[in-house]
Amino acid sequence: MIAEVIVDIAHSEIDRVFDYIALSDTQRGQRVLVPFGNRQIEGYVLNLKETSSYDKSKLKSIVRPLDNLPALTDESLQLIKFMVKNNHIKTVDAIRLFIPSDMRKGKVKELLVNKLEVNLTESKEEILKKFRKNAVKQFELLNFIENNKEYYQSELSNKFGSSTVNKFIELNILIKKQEQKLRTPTSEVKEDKINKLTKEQQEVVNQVLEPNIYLLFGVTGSGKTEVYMHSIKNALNKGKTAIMLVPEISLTPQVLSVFKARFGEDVAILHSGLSAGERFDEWQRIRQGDAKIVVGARSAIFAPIQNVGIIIIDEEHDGSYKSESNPRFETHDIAIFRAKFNNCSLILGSATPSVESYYKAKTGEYKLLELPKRVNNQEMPKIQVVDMRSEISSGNTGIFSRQLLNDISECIKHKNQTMLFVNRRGFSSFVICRECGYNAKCEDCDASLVYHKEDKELKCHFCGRRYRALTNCPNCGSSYLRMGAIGTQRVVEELRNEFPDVKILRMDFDTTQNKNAHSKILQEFQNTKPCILVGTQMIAKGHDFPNVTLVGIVDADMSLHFADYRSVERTYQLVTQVAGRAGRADKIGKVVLQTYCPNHYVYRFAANYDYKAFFDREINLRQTTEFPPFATIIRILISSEIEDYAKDIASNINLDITNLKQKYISDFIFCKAMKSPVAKIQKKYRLQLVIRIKQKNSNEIINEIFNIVNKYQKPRASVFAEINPSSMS
DNA sequence: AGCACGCCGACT
DNA sequence: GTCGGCGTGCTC
Repeated sequence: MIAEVIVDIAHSEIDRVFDYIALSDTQRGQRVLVPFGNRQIEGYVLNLKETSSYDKSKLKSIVRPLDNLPALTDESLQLIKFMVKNNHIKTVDAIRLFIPSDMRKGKVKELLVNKLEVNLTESKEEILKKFRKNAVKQFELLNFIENNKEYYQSELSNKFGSSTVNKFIELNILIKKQEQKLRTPTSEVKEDKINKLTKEQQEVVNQVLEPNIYLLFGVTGSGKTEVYMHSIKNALNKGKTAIMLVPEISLTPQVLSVFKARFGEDVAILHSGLSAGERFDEWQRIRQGDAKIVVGARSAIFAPIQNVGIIIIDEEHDGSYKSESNPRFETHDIAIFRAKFNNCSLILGSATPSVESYYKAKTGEYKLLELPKRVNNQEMPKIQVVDMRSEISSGNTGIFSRQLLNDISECIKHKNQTMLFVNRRGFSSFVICRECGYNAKCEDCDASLVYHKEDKELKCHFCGRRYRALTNCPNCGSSYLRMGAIGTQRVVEELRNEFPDVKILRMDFDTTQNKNAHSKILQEFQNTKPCILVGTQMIAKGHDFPNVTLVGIVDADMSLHFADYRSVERTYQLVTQVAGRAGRADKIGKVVLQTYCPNHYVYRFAANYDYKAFFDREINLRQTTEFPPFATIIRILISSEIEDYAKDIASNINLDITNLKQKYISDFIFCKAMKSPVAKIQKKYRLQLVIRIKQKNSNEIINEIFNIVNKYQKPRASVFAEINPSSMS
């Protein structure tokens, strides 16, 4: 037999099958060691066949398999094919998604511990005769052990000394055995309270029994998690398995413990915080069928779990489900593939669905399920929109409005807690007038302009049109222009001035670098009253603090003016999510939202929690301006250390694209070549082509564009295309 | 990606 | 004369 092998080297020249003579036990999907050139490397068997078209005399043989079970299941292999075709990624890159990275280099193995089995064939008296009279430890050990029982060698050695234990091994009283010890990620296991489902929840659970793709639109507090858990239970009852994805930041010990409490050993956890050993063991447990439920972040969608009965993507709108680097993919696409492969349901759950998903639900591509009411019928916290422009005009140039300061004082007085949310999304510098709220926009694109420091000009990331940098607001003449974001540090500093006696905690990327910093800060917050927690995105997810009665959004506009067609919906999602942190149980909360654009429709709808009205408005805009889901944006990025080389490639690609445009002239909305907003990263010059095409025929055109991109895969430069990028930096 | 083969400069 | 620079080319 001949095996088609993909060699584990990430290089486009090598990214094709090489034929090898198979061993008798070679299987599809197996990870194998193969000779390649003058060295031996790992590879993956994609296929087995009878004959090879390659020169028979030059064929080499596989050296040996590297795993007991083939690392890639049949489903994995098909999914890899699908991804290579649809995402235009290298086969190795696709394969690597399915396998723990530390397993590849062969570094991580099972953890084996020495155990000792007791084998008493003679009576104790007989054995005692073999000991010296003063061998106290041996006497003690003999009395300690019981026949047919197993002990850890380390345990016995600690208690009785290793020489004593070795003596027993010599005498065959203890027999050495090796056993695999699973490195299970630790998590506190809370007590499980199975909540009885409401009528609405039960209805949803019943619906999803029918295999389909569902968008579960459920408001904050509508009990989506309980629906997920019951649906997973249903899958397990049918002897099937489940995959549950959550955004990376919400994979907190609290969330995990809920699952562990309900499903115990059946749960395997996969996320970036695991050690190599833990990830390897969890992966093995899944592969061997010992774990029935996979809970994890984006990459867990590639878990080697078989016979899947349900897939759940919680907070489906979250940006972390789109992979933005290396092998680019959309988790939703992968999940849909797996749901269809396993003929099971996929639930996309959110309180603020992405516009694209909700559109698909409305047009029938997904089935819409709704949970419009909160389980405890509690009211949502009131959102007060504060106009920051009027603060400036009344002489308050600080970062807090008088309203917010007032509410914080009030909150402190009642010994309650405040969360201040600082938006760091869209850190790149848009321009905003602090007096009138004017935001510099492109005249052609309805997208915020981005200030390019090195060229000292404003640019549109969608059409490349350039504008002169502003020193004064063109609307009101003010020179209070702001470019860039307020940091958490500054917020904390100013808060300390205002409230010197109150405990203020900061939680952001910088303060959570240490392993347990995350939970430490939250723990401290939990236990301190009054207290103010200042943080970024990461404080907005999955934590319930019953004493938080006030939530402040310091600068909501940050994500609004990001040069991205999704910036408005992101802002909506953010406001809703952050607002969900205020007020729990008995205390009704309040949200203060500071903005320079109080009249923007996103705040009007968000303040009323009116997602549907927001969606109608937004989808209408997308349609008239021809943005996704009515169009597709393709960005081709060319980067190289040699500027002229990059320019050369870019202009060649531009030529090819221009030809393509002739062929599909009516489908092109526009197409422009330009410098990348960040023109140079890590010594590499970056150029980009941004193309927007109509949805009709888009697959065909995208394919052609990928073919063009592939043509320019050359050393010393990187060229790749990205569909609907969420960041253009 | 690696590693060998290969053809031109400054060293014992 | 040789050691070694890294350009080009191949790997079933």
